[in-house]
Amino acid sequence: MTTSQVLHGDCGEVLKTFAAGSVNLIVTSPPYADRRKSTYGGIAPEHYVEWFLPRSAEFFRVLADDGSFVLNIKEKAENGERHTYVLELILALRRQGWLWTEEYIWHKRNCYPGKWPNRFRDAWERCLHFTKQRRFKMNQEAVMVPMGDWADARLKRLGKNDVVRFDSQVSSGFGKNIANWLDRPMAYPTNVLHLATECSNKNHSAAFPQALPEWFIKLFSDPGDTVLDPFVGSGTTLKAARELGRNGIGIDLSREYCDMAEARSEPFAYNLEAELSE
Amino acid sequence: MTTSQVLHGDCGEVLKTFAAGSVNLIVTSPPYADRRKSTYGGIAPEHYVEWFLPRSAEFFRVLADDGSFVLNIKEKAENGERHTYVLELILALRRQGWLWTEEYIWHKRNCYPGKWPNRFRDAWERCLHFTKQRRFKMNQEAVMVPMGDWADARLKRLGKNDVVRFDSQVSSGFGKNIANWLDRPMAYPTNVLHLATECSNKNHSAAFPQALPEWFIKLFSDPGDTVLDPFVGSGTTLKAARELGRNGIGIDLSREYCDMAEARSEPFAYNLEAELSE
DNA sequence: AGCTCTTATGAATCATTGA
DNA sequence: GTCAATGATTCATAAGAGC
Repeated sequence: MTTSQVLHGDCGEVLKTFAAGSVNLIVTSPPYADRRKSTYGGIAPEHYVEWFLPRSAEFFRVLADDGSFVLNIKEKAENGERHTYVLELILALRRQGWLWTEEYIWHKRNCYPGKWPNRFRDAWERCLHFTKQRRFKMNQEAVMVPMGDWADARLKRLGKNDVVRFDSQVSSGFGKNIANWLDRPMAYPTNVLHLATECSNKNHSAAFPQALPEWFIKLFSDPGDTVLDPFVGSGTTLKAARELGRNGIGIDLSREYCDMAEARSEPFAYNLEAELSE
Repeated sequence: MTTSQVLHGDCGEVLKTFAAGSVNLIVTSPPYADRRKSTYGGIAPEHYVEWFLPRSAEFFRVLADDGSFVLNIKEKAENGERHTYVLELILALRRQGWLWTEEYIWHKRNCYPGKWPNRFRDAWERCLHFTKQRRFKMNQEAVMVPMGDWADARLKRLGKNDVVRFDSQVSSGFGKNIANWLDRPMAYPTNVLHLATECSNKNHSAAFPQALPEWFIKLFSDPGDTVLDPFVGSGTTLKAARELGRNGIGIDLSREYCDMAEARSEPFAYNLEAELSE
C-alpha cells in the first residue's frame, strides 16, 4: 500500500522535519526566475542561486545515498540574452556536494508559439540529474524502447491514428501504446526525451507532462520507494508516483496548489476514471 | 564570385593579420577537451577556458558588429560526472564581451553506442550562439520548414528512400529535398536541430554533418558574406559556405587537415560531381 | 531501378589491469 | 596511492552484395 501526502509550506522549512535519507528520488520543476510571482515573490535571476541553495541543502540531507535529484529548469531570455543563473546554479550545487551526473534534454515537440527577431521558439528544457554518489539506483530496463528498424518497417503501413508516429525511433519512446511492443527487440534510450507538452484541460498552467516525471520515476526508483516533489504545483509528480506504485510527498507554498495536488493524487478522487482513460 | 581559402597555423595567431570586422559569421566546432590529441595535444578540461579565451578575443575583433559566432561543443563525462568547463566557458565569454544570445540543441539521431551503469548514450550537443550586439543579422525565412499536416499526409505513402522521414514535423527540417516543398505552407523552426551525424567515408573523424553549418550559414549570413571556421578540420564548414555562395576562410593547426579542407572546398576538385550528386 | 540482408564504424564511457 | 592503456558494451547509419 502506497501513500500520497501534500504538505503546505516552504520546502526549506518543511523538510527540516524529515529524517535524513528518507527519500529515494526528488523530481521537481522549481519556480523559474521571475515566475509565479504570487507565491514565491518572483525570485530575481540575480538572487536565484542564493534562494535555491538552502533548500537544496535540505534535499541533500533527506535524500538516500543512492538516490537521485532531477531538476527540470530552463533559463529565460531577457533583453536579448539568455540568463546565466542556471549555469551558476549547477556550479553552486557541485560546491554543495552534489555530483552533476548528467544533463537530459526534454525536447518539447509542441512548444509555446511566438516570433522574435533574434531567436526561434524555445523547444527544449534541461533535466539536470544530480546524485550524492557515483553509484546510484538506476533501472535502465524500465525505460527501454523498441528498436529502430522496427519503426521503419511499421511506418510504411501506418494509419493516421496510429499513435506511434515519431515517438519511437527518434527518441526515448513515450508512445502511449508501448505495451504492444514488448515482444519486439528493445534498445536503451538516449539522454534526449522527446515528448509533447500536455495540453492541459485543467485551469492551471501545466508545468510538465506526466510522462516526464514518469520516466524518471521508473528509471531512478523502485516500487514502494518514496518520491518527493518540493515544488509540487498542480501535483503531476504525485499523480505519476501513485500510478507507478511509489509513495509520494509534495510540498508547496501555495495553499491553492496544495489542494489541487491533493485532489489529483487522491486515488478515490471523483475524476479517477476520467484520468485513467486519458 | 566567391572564394575559399585555407590557412595553416594557430587561429589565435593567424587571425591577428585580419582586419577588424572583416568576417560576418563564425561557425566552428573546436577540439573538445582531451580529444584530437594528435593535432591539438588534447587540451585538459581544467585548462580549456584559458586555452580558448585568447582565441575568442581575436574572433571578437574580426567579427562584424552584426555578426554571429556559433560554437558547437559538448562536455565529456568522466568518472561518473559531466565536466563543467563548457559552463565556465560560457560565463568567461560573457565577461569577454560576448552576448550569450541563445543555446541551440543539436539532437543527434545516431549517436555513439555504448552502455554504462550510470548514464545513457549521449545524443545531443550544444550549439551556442554568441553575438556582439542585441540586434544582429538573422534571416529567419531562409530556414523555414514545411508545416506539420502536409508532412503528416506525405508520410503515409513514403518509401524507404524518401529522405523526409522524421525530419519534418519533429524539428527544424534538414530534409535534403527541401526544394520540393517551396509551394507548401511553411513554419519557422525551433531551437532544436534534429539530424544525423554524417557517416564519413573519408579517413578522418567527421566533426559534424554538413547540414549543421548549412543551417547556421543560411540563418546568420547573406550570400557574398564571409564565413570563418577557425578550427576547420576536414572542411565541412567551407564546403557548405561555398555551396551557399558565401566566401569561406578556414584555419587549422594541422597541415593534413588544411590539405583536406582545401581539396573539399575547391570548386573544380576532381570529385566535384561525386559530391554534387550526394 | 528497388528491396533485403550483411558488415563496418563512429568527437563515448566505464571497469579493469599493469606500471 | 595515482595514472595510462586496454577491453567490453552498444545501435543508427552507410555501403555493398545479391536477387
